[in-house]
Amino acid sequence: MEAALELAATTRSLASLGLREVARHAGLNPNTFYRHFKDFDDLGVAMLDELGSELRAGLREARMRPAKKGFKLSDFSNPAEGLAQAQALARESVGLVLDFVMDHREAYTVGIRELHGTSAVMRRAMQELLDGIAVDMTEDLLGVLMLPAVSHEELLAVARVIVRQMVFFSMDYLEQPSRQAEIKREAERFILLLFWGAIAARAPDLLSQAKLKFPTI
Amino acid sequence: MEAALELAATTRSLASLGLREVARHAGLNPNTFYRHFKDFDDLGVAMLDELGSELRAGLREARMRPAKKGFKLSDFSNPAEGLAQAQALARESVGLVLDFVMDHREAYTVGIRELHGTSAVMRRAMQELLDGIAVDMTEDLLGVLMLPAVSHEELLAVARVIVRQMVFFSMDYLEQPSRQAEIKREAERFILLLFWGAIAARAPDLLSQAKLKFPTI
DNA sequence: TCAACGGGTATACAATCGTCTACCGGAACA
DNA sequence: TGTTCCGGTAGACGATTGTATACCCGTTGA
Repeated sequence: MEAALELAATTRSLASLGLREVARHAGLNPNTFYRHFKDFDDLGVAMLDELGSELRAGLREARMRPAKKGFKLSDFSNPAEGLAQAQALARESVGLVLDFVMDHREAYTVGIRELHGTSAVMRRAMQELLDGIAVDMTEDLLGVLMLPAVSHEELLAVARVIVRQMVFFSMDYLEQPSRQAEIKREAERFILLLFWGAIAARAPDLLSQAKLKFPTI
Repeated sequence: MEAALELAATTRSLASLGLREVARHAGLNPNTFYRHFKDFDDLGVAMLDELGSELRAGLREARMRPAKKGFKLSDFSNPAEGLAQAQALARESVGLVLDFVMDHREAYTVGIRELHGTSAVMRRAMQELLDGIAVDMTEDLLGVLMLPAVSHEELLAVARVIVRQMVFFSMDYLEQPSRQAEIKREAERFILLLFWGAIAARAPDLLSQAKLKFPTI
């Protein structure tokens, strides 16, 4: 699995890897592959299970951290303060994801390739991973951030959209190191824009009443 | 090029196609490939040029159509009506894109695969295509839809985000035929949410003043 | 003690691959 | 009229591929 990841990160495209190629790079006999995996799909799913759950756990744990520091947004008695903290939360989450992809560059690159790649099995697995992350995010947000009149389903839809958009932002982030700060800002802005829209859609009075200014990130 | 597209749509992954394979499927001698293309990248770029400009032109032309029918949103004397028409515009645009990907299923599938694919050349070309579409969209929208206090750059950023998100919506649309109506609605909702957010960020009074209700799509 | 098994190896096979060299016929053009 | 391209073909090359068969040996467990 290590050999496959390394090769896929350079040669690119897990599915197009040769069985002999990975075996060679792992210092093993080609046939040994069959002792562990049936397919290349099999290998891919195994790798995704490992790295995917690491990512998911990492994100959860990191999202939980600020909550322990008394980061509680539930009371919306002061909307201005609440949304300011929402901004901080968005910033932290974005930083989190982008740090992760920087730390797991190859794994991320290879994984995303499979998202629209050849193998239907891998596509499905990747989609489920992203969806799982969106579900996690929704649950965590519901515990911490009580947005007015934004239902569970709405929040989930927003989370899904955010996760998918972060795929692109992460790509940019990796491919354009010189623009990293700018990209990070764009991502934060995008997320806030969505929440602003969600609030404005349900409680338009809130924003103008409280004279909330959209932060100029 | 036709043979390559057909093969890539079934066997998947343009880069992993064999030169001989394509030639065979085209009923040509393997070496004939070299008469026209240097690389597989070369082939890919040529195909993208052809199909990409078709898509881009199709989208532009279709976006221009309603403008000719007197679809003019420039005057914002009546914001309610203006935003209602914005909704119609979003719906039309979404339908347009989704119809296109249905009509060019293979080309779309293959193209998106290259977006995060092996070849750096193809990745770059695809990113430029998407970006070009976002630029087109921005220009067209600026002519037709005069959103208050939303600058050119802001609109471009929003357009870019929309285009990228439509990549995913289109994937869903193709892969889950039974949910097509629902997916279309989600896409429209997403776009409106963004615009709502953009307006709320700059002119929060507008939404509450005019008692605009976010449409329940 | 002995059999089974899990993980690893060696060898061999037919396919397929990309590419090189060489040849060919028609069109363009001087 | 002759020459030069342009698109296409033929055949051969060595390399590499996935996989099948068969052998190997340490661990486990009855």
